[in-house]
Amino acid sequence: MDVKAITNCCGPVLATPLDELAATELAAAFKVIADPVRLRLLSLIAAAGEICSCDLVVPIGKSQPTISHHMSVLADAGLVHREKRGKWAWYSVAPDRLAVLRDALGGVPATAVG
Amino acid sequence: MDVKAITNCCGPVLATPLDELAATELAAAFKVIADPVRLRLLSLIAAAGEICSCDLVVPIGKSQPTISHHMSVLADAGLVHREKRGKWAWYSVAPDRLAVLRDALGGVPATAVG
DNA sequence: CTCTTGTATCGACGGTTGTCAATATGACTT
DNA sequence: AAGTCATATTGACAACCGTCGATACAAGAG
Repeated sequence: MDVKAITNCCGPVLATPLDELAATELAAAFKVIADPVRLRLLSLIAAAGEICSCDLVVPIGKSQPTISHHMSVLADAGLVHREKRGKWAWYSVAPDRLAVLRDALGGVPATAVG
Repeated sequence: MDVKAITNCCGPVLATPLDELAATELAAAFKVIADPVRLRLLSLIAAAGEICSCDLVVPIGKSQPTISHHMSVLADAGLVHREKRGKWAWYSVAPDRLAVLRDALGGVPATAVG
Protein backbone atom coordinates (compact mmCIF):
# COMPACT_ATOMS: atom_id res chain seq x y z
CA MET A 1 0.00 0.00 0.00
CA ASP A 2 3.01 2.29 0.24
CA VAL A 3 2.23 3.37 3.79
CA LYS A 4 3.83 6.23 5.67
CA ALA A 5 4.00 6.57 9.42
CA ILE A 6 0.92 8.13 10.91
CA THR A 7 1.73 11.58 12.24
CA ASN A 8 -0.26 14.18 14.11
CA CYS A 9 -0.58 16.19 10.92
CA CYS A 10 -3.75 18.12 11.49
CA GLY A 11 -6.32 19.31 13.95
CA PRO A 12 -9.80 17.87 14.24
CA VAL A 13 -11.52 17.50 10.89
CA LEU A 14 -14.61 19.43 11.96
CA ALA A 15 -12.58 22.26 13.51
CA THR A 16 -9.75 22.85 11.07
CA PRO A 17 -10.06 23.68 7.36
CA LEU A 18 -8.02 20.89 5.77
CA ASP A 19 -5.73 21.81 2.91
CA GLU A 20 -5.13 19.30 0.14
CA LEU A 21 -1.88 17.96 1.57
CA ALA A 22 -3.19 17.43 5.09
CA ALA A 23 -6.33 15.77 3.74
CA THR A 24 -4.28 13.37 1.62
CA GLU A 25 -2.10 12.47 4.57
CA LEU A 26 -5.02 11.96 6.92
CA ALA A 27 -6.96 9.93 4.34
CA ALA A 28 -3.95 7.65 3.88
CA ALA A 29 -3.85 7.13 7.64
CA PHE A 30 -7.53 6.18 7.76
CA LYS A 31 -7.06 3.82 4.81
CA VAL A 32 -4.73 1.77 6.99
CA ILE A 33 -7.53 0.91 9.40
CA ALA A 34 -10.25 0.82 6.74
CA ASP A 35 -9.81 -2.90 6.21
CA PRO A 36 -11.59 -5.70 8.08
CA VAL A 37 -8.54 -7.95 8.32
CA ARG A 38 -6.35 -5.20 9.73
CA LEU A 39 -9.01 -4.21 12.26
CA ARG A 40 -9.29 -7.80 13.43
CA LEU A 41 -5.52 -8.08 13.61
CA LEU A 42 -5.37 -4.97 15.77
CA SER A 43 -8.03 -6.23 18.18
CA LEU A 44 -6.41 -9.67 18.30
CA ILE A 45 -3.02 -8.23 19.14
CA ALA A 46 -4.51 -5.83 21.67
CA ALA A 47 -6.35 -8.67 23.38
CA ALA A 48 -3.18 -10.74 23.61
CA GLY A 49 -0.95 -7.83 24.60
CA GLU A 50 1.81 -9.39 22.59
CA ILE A 51 1.42 -12.12 19.99
CA CYS A 52 3.49 -14.19 17.59
CA SER A 53 2.81 -13.83 13.88
CA CYS A 54 2.40 -17.60 13.74
CA ASP A 55 -0.67 -17.31 15.97
CA LEU A 56 -2.41 -14.87 13.63
CA VAL A 57 -2.86 -16.93 10.47
CA VAL A 58 -5.38 -19.46 11.80
CA PRO A 59 -7.77 -17.14 13.70
CA ILE A 60 -7.92 -14.65 10.81
CA GLY A 61 -8.36 -17.35 8.21
CA LYS A 62 -6.17 -15.87 5.50
CA SER A 63 -2.97 -17.10 3.92
CA GLN A 64 0.40 -16.47 5.54
CA PRO A 65 1.54 -14.00 2.83
CA THR A 66 -1.68 -12.04 3.28
CA ILE A 67 -1.21 -11.79 7.04
CA SER A 68 2.40 -10.78 6.54
CA HIS A 69 1.34 -8.11 4.07
CA HIS A 70 -1.22 -6.61 6.44
CA MET A 71 1.19 -6.67 9.35
CA SER A 72 3.71 -4.75 7.26
CA VAL A 73 1.07 -2.14 6.52
CA LEU A 74 0.24 -1.80 10.21
CA ALA A 75 3.90 -1.69 11.17
CA ASP A 76 4.79 0.89 8.50
CA ALA A 77 1.97 3.07 9.75
CA GLY A 78 3.36 2.74 13.27
CA LEU A 79 0.17 1.19 14.60
CA VAL A 80 2.03 -1.90 15.83
CA HIS A 81 5.55 -2.63 17.01
CA ARG A 82 7.40 -5.54 15.40
CA GLU A 83 10.13 -7.38 17.28
CA LYS A 84 11.94 -10.34 15.80
CA ARG A 85 13.03 -13.02 18.28
CA GLY A 86 14.85 -15.81 16.53
CA LYS A 87 12.63 -17.03 13.73
CA TRP A 88 9.51 -15.48 15.16
CA ALA A 89 8.00 -12.02 14.80
CA TRP A 90 6.22 -10.65 17.85
CA TYR A 91 3.76 -7.81 17.61
CA SER A 92 2.24 -5.37 20.06
CA VAL A 93 -0.03 -2.38 19.50
CA ALA A 94 0.98 1.29 19.66
CA PRO A 95 -2.15 2.89 21.15
CA ASP A 96 -0.78 6.43 20.77
CA ARG A 97 -0.90 6.11 16.99
CA LEU A 98 -4.54 5.11 17.09
CA ALA A 99 -5.13 8.08 19.37
CA VAL A 100 -3.81 10.38 16.64
CA LEU A 101 -6.58 9.18 14.36
CA ARG A 102 -9.18 9.42 17.11
CA ASP A 103 -8.19 13.01 17.86
CA ALA A 104 -8.60 13.87 14.20
CA LEU A 105 -12.24 12.91 14.51
CA GLY A 106 -13.00 15.77 16.84
CA GLY A 107 -13.38 15.21 20.55
CA VAL A 108 -10.73 16.02 23.11
CA PRO A 109 -7.25 16.92 21.94
CA ALA A 110 -4.59 14.61 23.39
CA THR A 111 -2.56 17.18 25.32
CA ALA A 112 -3.79 20.70 24.65
CA VAL A 113 -6.69 20.52 27.05
CA GLY A 114 -7.63 23.90 28.46
CA MET B 1 -19.24 2.63 -3.10
CA ASP B 2 -22.46 1.00 -1.92
CA VAL B 3 -22.38 2.68 1.47
CA LYS B 4 -24.49 1.77 4.45
CA ALA B 5 -25.34 4.04 7.33
CA ILE B 6 -22.70 4.14 10.02
CA THR B 7 -23.98 2.47 13.17
CA ASN B 8 -22.55 1.98 16.62
CA CYS B 9 -21.80 -1.64 15.77
CA CYS B 10 -18.95 -2.43 18.05
CA GLY B 11 -16.96 -1.45 21.09
CA PRO B 12 -13.47 0.05 20.96
CA VAL B 13 -11.16 -1.84 18.63
CA LEU B 14 -8.46 -2.30 21.24
CA ALA B 15 -10.93 -3.47 23.91
CA THR B 16 -13.33 -5.73 22.06
CA PRO B 17 -12.42 -8.84 20.04
CA LEU B 18 -13.95 -8.02 16.64
CA ASP B 19 -15.75 -10.79 14.82
CA GLU B 20 -15.67 -10.89 11.04
CA LEU B 21 -19.01 -9.17 10.57
CA ALA B 22 -18.33 -6.29 12.95
CA ALA B 23 -14.89 -5.78 11.41
CA THR B 24 -16.33 -5.61 7.91
CA GLU B 25 -18.94 -3.10 9.00
CA LEU B 26 -16.45 -0.93 10.85
CA ALA B 27 -13.95 -1.06 7.99
CA ALA B 28 -16.65 0.08 5.56
CA ALA B 29 -17.39 3.00 7.86
CA PHE B 30 -13.74 4.05 7.94
CA LYS B 31 -13.49 3.70 4.16
CA VAL B 32 -16.02 6.52 3.90
CA ILE B 33 -13.65 8.98 5.53
CA ALA B 34 -10.49 7.45 4.07
CA ASP B 35 -10.56 9.76 1.08
CA PRO B 36 -8.96 13.21 0.82
CA VAL B 37 -11.84 14.79 -1.09
CA ARG B 38 -14.43 13.57 1.40
CA LEU B 39 -12.34 14.76 4.34
CA ARG B 40 -12.03 18.18 2.78
CA LEU B 41 -15.75 18.25 2.05
CA LEU B 42 -16.49 17.43 5.68
CA SER B 43 -14.22 20.17 7.01
CA LEU B 44 -15.58 22.65 4.48
CA ILE B 45 -19.17 21.94 5.46
CA ALA B 46 -18.33 22.00 9.14
CA ALA B 47 -16.62 25.37 8.77
CA ALA B 48 -19.64 26.83 6.97
CA GLY B 49 -22.19 25.21 9.26
CA GLU B 50 -24.43 24.78 6.27
CA ILE B 51 -23.40 25.04 2.65
CA CYS B 52 -24.86 24.80 -0.83
CA SER B 53 -23.56 22.07 -3.12
CA CYS B 54 -22.85 24.75 -5.69
CA ASP B 55 -20.24 26.26 -3.37
CA LEU B 56 -18.30 23.02 -3.09
CA VAL B 57 -17.17 22.41 -6.66
CA VAL B 58 -14.75 25.31 -6.99
CA PRO B 59 -12.89 25.07 -3.64
CA ILE B 60 -12.42 21.30 -3.98
CA GLY B 61 -11.33 21.53 -7.60
CA LYS B 62 -13.11 18.45 -8.91
CA SER B 63 -15.90 18.07 -11.46
CA GLN B 64 -19.53 18.50 -10.45
CA PRO B 65 -20.37 14.78 -10.87
CA THR B 66 -17.41 13.86 -8.69
CA ILE B 67 -18.55 16.19 -5.90
CA SER B 68 -22.09 14.88 -6.21
CA HIS B 69 -20.80 11.33 -5.97
CA HIS B 70 -18.78 12.01 -2.82
CA MET B 71 -21.68 13.85 -1.22
CA SER B 72 -23.91 10.85 -1.84
CA VAL B 73 -21.37 8.62 -0.12
CA LEU B 74 -21.22 10.95 2.88
CA ALA B 75 -25.01 11.25 3.01
CA ASP B 76 -25.58 7.50 2.69
CA ALA B 77 -23.18 6.95 5.57
CA GLY B 78 -25.15 9.48 7.59
CA LEU B 79 -22.14 11.76 8.06
CA VAL B 80 -23.98 14.70 6.50
CA HIS B 81 -27.59 15.78 6.20
CA ARG B 82 -28.92 16.70 2.77
CA GLU B 83 -31.79 19.15 2.37
CA LYS B 84 -33.10 20.19 -1.02
CA ARG B 85 -34.40 23.73 -1.26
CA GLY B 86 -35.66 24.45 -4.72
CA LYS B 87 -32.89 23.68 -7.15
CA TRP B 88 -30.21 23.69 -4.52
CA ALA B 89 -28.94 21.02 -2.17
CA TRP B 90 -27.84 22.18 1.26
CA TYR B 91 -25.58 20.12 3.44
CA SER B 92 -24.69 20.10 7.12
CA VAL B 93 -22.58 17.70 9.15
CA ALA B 94 -23.86 15.06 11.58
CA PRO B 95 -21.16 15.13 14.29
CA ASP B 96 -22.69 12.20 16.18
CA ARG B 97 -21.86 9.87 13.30
CA LEU B 98 -18.23 10.92 13.35
CA ALA B 99 -18.29 10.35 17.09
CA VAL B 100 -19.26 6.73 16.49
CA LEU B 101 -16.05 6.26 14.55
CA ARG B 102 -14.02 8.13 17.13
CA ASP B 103 -15.35 5.95 19.93
CA ALA B 104 -14.36 2.84 17.97
CA LEU B 105 -10.76 4.00 18.17
CA GLY B 106 -10.43 3.27 21.85
CA GLY B 107 -10.40 6.10 24.32
CA VAL B 108 -13.41 6.70 26.48
CA PRO B 109 -16.44 4.53 25.87
CA ALA B 110 -19.53 6.60 25.20
CA THR B 111 -21.64 5.49 28.14
CA ALA B 112 -20.15 2.50 29.93
CA VAL B 113 -17.65 4.44 32.01
CA GLY B 114 -16.83 2.71 35.29
C1' DC C 1 26.98 -27.64 5.80
C1' DT C 2 22.36 -29.32 5.10
C1' DC C 3 17.65 -29.61 6.49
C1' DT C 4 13.71 -27.67 8.44
C1' DT C 5 10.76 -23.92 9.81
C1' DG C 6 8.91 -19.13 10.22
C1' DT C 7 8.61 -14.91 7.74
C1' DA C 8 9.00 -11.67 3.86
C1' DT C 9 8.89 -10.68 -1.07
C1' DC C 10 7.43 -11.28 -5.97
C1' DG C 11 4.22 -11.72 -9.72
C1' DA C 12 -0.26 -12.13 -11.15
C1' DC C 13 -5.24 -11.91 -11.02
C1' DG C 14 -9.91 -10.04 -9.90
C1' DG C 15 -12.60 -6.75 -7.74
C1' DT C 16 -13.12 -2.03 -6.14
C1' DT C 17 -12.82 2.98 -6.42
C1' DG C 18 -12.17 7.79 -8.00
C1' DT C 19 -12.67 10.40 -11.94
C1' DC C 20 -14.80 12.68 -15.90
C1' DA C 21 -17.83 13.45 -20.21
C1' DA C 22 -22.37 12.86 -21.49
C1' DT C 23 -26.95 12.68 -20.26
C1' DA C 24 -31.04 12.57 -17.41
C1' DT C 25 -33.90 14.58 -13.75
C1' DG C 26 -36.18 18.17 -11.33
C1' DA C 27 -37.38 22.95 -10.34
C1' DC C 28 -37.91 27.61 -11.21
C1' DT C 29 -38.66 31.45 -14.89
C1' DT C 30 -40.64 33.66 -18.67
C1' DA D 1 -44.77 24.98 -22.94
C1' DA D 2 -40.14 25.96 -23.65
C1' DG D 3 -35.86 27.37 -21.71
C1' DT D 4 -32.45 27.54 -18.09
C1' DC D 5 -29.96 26.24 -14.21
C1' DA D 6 -28.48 23.03 -10.28
C1' DT D 7 -27.99 18.40 -9.20
C1' DA D 8 -28.02 13.35 -9.89
C1' DT D 9 -27.13 9.32 -12.70
C1' DT D 10 -24.86 6.52 -16.25
C1' DG D 11 -21.05 4.47 -18.59
C1' DA D 12 -16.37 3.96 -19.21
C1' DC D 13 -11.60 4.01 -18.03
C1' DA D 14 -7.34 3.96 -15.24
C1' DA D 15 -5.34 3.22 -10.89
C1' DC D 16 -5.33 0.90 -6.70
C1' DC D 17 -5.88 -2.90 -3.32
C1' DG D 18 -6.52 -7.53 -1.25
C1' DT D 19 -5.54 -12.08 -2.18
C1' DC D 20 -2.90 -16.22 -3.17
C1' DG D 21 0.78 -19.49 -5.07
C1' DA D 22 5.48 -19.68 -5.66
C1' DT D 23 9.72 -18.43 -4.06
C1' DA D 24 13.44 -16.09 -1.55
C1' DC D 25 15.42 -15.02 2.89
C1' DA D 26 16.76 -15.87 7.76
C1' DA D 27 17.58 -18.49 11.84
C1' DG D 28 17.92 -22.44 14.54
C1' DA D 29 18.64 -27.95 14.61
C1' DG D 30 21.08 -31.97 13.49
